[in-house]
Amino acid sequence: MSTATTTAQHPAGLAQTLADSGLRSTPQREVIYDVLLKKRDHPTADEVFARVKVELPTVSLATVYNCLETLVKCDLVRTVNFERGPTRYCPNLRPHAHFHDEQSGKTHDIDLPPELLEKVSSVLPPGYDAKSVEIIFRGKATKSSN
Amino acid sequence: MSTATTTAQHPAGLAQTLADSGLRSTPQREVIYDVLLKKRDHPTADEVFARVKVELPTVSLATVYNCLETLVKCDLVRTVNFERGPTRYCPNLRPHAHFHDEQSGKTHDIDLPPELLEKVSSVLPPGYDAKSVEIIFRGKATKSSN
DNA sequence: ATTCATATTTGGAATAGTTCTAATTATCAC
DNA sequence: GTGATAATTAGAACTATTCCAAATATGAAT
Repeated sequence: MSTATTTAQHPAGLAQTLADSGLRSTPQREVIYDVLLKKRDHPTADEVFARVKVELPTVSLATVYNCLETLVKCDLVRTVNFERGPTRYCPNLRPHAHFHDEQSGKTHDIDLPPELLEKVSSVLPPGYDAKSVEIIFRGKATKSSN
Repeated sequence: MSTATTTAQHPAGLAQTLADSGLRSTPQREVIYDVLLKKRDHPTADEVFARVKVELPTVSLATVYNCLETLVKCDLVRTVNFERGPTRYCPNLRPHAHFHDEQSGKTHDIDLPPELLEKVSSVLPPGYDAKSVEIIFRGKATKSSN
């Protein structure tokens, strides 16, 4: 059994996914990934740092940055950047858009039907080959989920 | 006649648009806006600074930031942030997506049919009221326009 | 035109977020 | 267990941006 992984996202466990990329499993990587899965509020590196310190009090901010970068390179986590300010991190790998509530500052995941991304990509003129599409909404969310 | 405004974007001229917001027309604001219109390659504040210095050698970087912010507040310019790194500025006010060519690092504007944005917004669950939608493509552009 | 009140610009200091570096420590393969 | 290598650490360095207080420019009223 692997260490507590709140919600299974990666098919083979973090340790295996890391190994597949020639990387090692470490407590820091496990806890950092776990923290992202546990509270999916698109935290900044600093926020992750604070949450990880609860379990690993001696962790360093540099390590948090290193591990987040590692998780991104393993395609377990995605970066979110839609405004000036710190990068945020998102472990949701399903196709989804982000809704940025300007009132609360919170970001909500919006699941996307697969055909929408194709529809959107179809507006690209010839010569443009998109590997990924990102969609960001901004506005008011009257529903206050998490 | 207003000072050289490479490509008319704002209906009434920059000076008028500024006045409408209770702001003054200044050489710095004129030149900075002109620089954005002249070369629409989504420059950073630093890049704008370099271009403006050619015409106004004593301009300061702080002023470039100030003026860019002013233009954004007047809805003449939009900020572009889709990766870690400096904010970029875009004077294209028509509905458009951004295509980020990972090879060259360049960003291309992709005009969008108005109905697409409605289509995209229609995936929002009830309770989400989007004021704006932003679409970002990433990939290869075999066509190398500008 | 001159003066005045206020908006704007300026340069530099300060801040925030991130990356880099070199030394220490941990991990995995043997 | 041992050794080669990967990962972590603390702090310095760096980049992008904002803040600040002083100097300057602007437009309105005279």
